[in-house]
Amino acid sequence: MQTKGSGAHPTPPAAVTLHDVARVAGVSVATVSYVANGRTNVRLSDATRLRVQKAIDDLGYRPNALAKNLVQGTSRFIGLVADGVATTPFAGQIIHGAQDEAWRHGFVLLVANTESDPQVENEAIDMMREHQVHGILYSTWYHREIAVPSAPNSSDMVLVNCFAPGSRARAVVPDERQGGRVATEQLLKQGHSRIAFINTTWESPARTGRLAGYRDALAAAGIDFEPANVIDAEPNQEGGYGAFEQIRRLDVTAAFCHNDRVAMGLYDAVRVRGLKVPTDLAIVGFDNQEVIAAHLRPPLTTVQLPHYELGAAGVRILLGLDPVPAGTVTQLACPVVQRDSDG
Amino acid sequence: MQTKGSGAHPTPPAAVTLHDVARVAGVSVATVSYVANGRTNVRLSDATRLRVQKAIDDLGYRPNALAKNLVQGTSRFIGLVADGVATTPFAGQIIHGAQDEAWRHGFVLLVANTESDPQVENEAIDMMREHQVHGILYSTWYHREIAVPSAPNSSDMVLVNCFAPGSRARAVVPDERQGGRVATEQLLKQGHSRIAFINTTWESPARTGRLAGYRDALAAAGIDFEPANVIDAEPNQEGGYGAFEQIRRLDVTAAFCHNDRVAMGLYDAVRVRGLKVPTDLAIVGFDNQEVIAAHLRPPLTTVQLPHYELGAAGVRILLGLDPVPAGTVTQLACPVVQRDSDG
DNA sequence: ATGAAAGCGCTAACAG
DNA sequence: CTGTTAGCGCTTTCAT
Repeated sequence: MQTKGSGAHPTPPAAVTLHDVARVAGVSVATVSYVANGRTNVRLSDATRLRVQKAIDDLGYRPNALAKNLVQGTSRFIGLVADGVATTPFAGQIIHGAQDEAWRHGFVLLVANTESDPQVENEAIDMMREHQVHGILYSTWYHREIAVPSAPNSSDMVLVNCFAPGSRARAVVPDERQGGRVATEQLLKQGHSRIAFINTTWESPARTGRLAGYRDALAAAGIDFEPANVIDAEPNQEGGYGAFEQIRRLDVTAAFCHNDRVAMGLYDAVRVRGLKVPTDLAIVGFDNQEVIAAHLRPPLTTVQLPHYELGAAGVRILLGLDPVPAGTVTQLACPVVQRDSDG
Repeated sequence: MQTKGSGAHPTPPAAVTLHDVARVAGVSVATVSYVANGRTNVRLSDATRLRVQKAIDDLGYRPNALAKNLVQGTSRFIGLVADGVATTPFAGQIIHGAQDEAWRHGFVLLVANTESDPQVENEAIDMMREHQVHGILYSTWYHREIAVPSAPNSSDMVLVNCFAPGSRARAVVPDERQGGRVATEQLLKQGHSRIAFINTTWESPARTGRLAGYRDALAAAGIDFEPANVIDAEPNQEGGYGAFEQIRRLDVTAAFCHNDRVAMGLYDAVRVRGLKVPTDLAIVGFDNQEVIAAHLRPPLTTVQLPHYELGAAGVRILLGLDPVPAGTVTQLACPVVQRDSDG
């Protein structure tokens, strides 16, 4: 049993360094560096290699990533600044996707939450740059257009779930139009031809994109677009509930809702009238918000926003694994998740 | 207009260093370091101070945090390892709270998602240690007991939303018992005295704690505990829906549900019978899962799990701002969020 | 096959 | 008041 200091307070283990290992193994630090990094292109006798490895294990040597990064002039950090982690489960998915992908390539995520405060945002970006991040993922919790933050060089920044026209920053966003199309097609496939669309009142890529997709699907099926069949409502349960009155006056058998929350409200309204989903009204949602969609009665057929993939694609683009030119906006497909509400 | 290199590819800005600033300002690196760090205890003439500051601004100098951390032997990193960011919105709140608090003290969050894979978990912890993190927050997405990961020294690790009996690691968790008590008291306050409790079938601190709290509240109100009034059900919508049959056979006017999802299912069952919340049955939930609770009809009175505070308290404990002895488990109160379902 | 030494960008004594 | 200098822990030529 060794005594070190007074032994009263457990002295911070005082990190063992390359030098310590070198001394114990009776070799130079360079040699230790080689075997620690498993370099095969340098010739070392098996004898020393083993001896050094043993010393490393015995001492429990762990490299100091800070020093390593400093000398190499580059870190294994990727910065992720998000405008709101709290608000929805969605942001969590983006982080998750980014984290997994980064990890896979030996990178670590440095996250900052800004709550859309430009002040905080700039500080966060500065801070990340000071930490020599490889690049920055700038993400928003809902798909929207942004003004790219005052970054010196936006070439090492990729936008996730948002885009900035005119910026050189690359972006990756969900394909709202394709999503709107497959949602509608799902209803069409079930034999519905008179389909209402409860859109949101919020101007956004989701609003225009999903509407366009709805029209695409109708057109492809040879069905005339009926403007009266699209209703605007607040994108929440109350909106969906309230929209029912208009729906019932329409000659439709199905409704495509802007999101799952709207669908949930609509379910409510349908049931209050003693009606049934999907026999009296077939419903398709959007978002695949699992708390809701998977547990409504009947479970809701919906379209999934590819948040996880957005995060993952973001780091792939950042790392140059998915080579895309500056300024490109990559669109990711939104798959439909079929359950039982589509008729 | 200056020319540098061929100008074809935008050369990576080649980071300006202390030396560059020193050269331009005509002073030594030490001096620059002083003013860059705003040191007031060293005496510098206002003249040089200004001159240096100007050079810093002109060149757009940004300190290299890696180098700074290296020489100081300590970083401004806090590691956060989570067992699941994706599954619920809850984990996001923990991250958010931790991030805010860390930021407030000049620290950055390094996050890793492990999906409960012990392999990944260890790698994540190692990686963080290599990056010289100040300490590690180990968090779980639901409150539970864990075996503390094989960490060399758990003194710099704090457990968030989980605990490890026998470990020296400090922990911070929600006070389930107090939560169960206030939920029940809320119903009591509204005049209900015959109250059912739909508990979860999953053995967990939430299950035992909330039940204890329910009994506490009853006892304090001088009401006998009736074992038949507690029902076990799966902690989701289906469980709540199914529990109604048992509830109706009970002589109760209110139900406290293990969580909001159960409450949502129960709402459904109540409505299917043509009954009404809260007149026919008052309901209180748990979790305050906003997508559900705020938008049910009527909006759900519930108890909030302090996830944000858990994250924040975790970093405060880690940083020694909230001094607690090793091995301590800190409990955080769960506030009730009153809406309209409690009668 | 291995070691010596320079230096990454920065801080902190210590001189002057 | 300000400059010189010695490292922090590590990688990497370049000698030997």
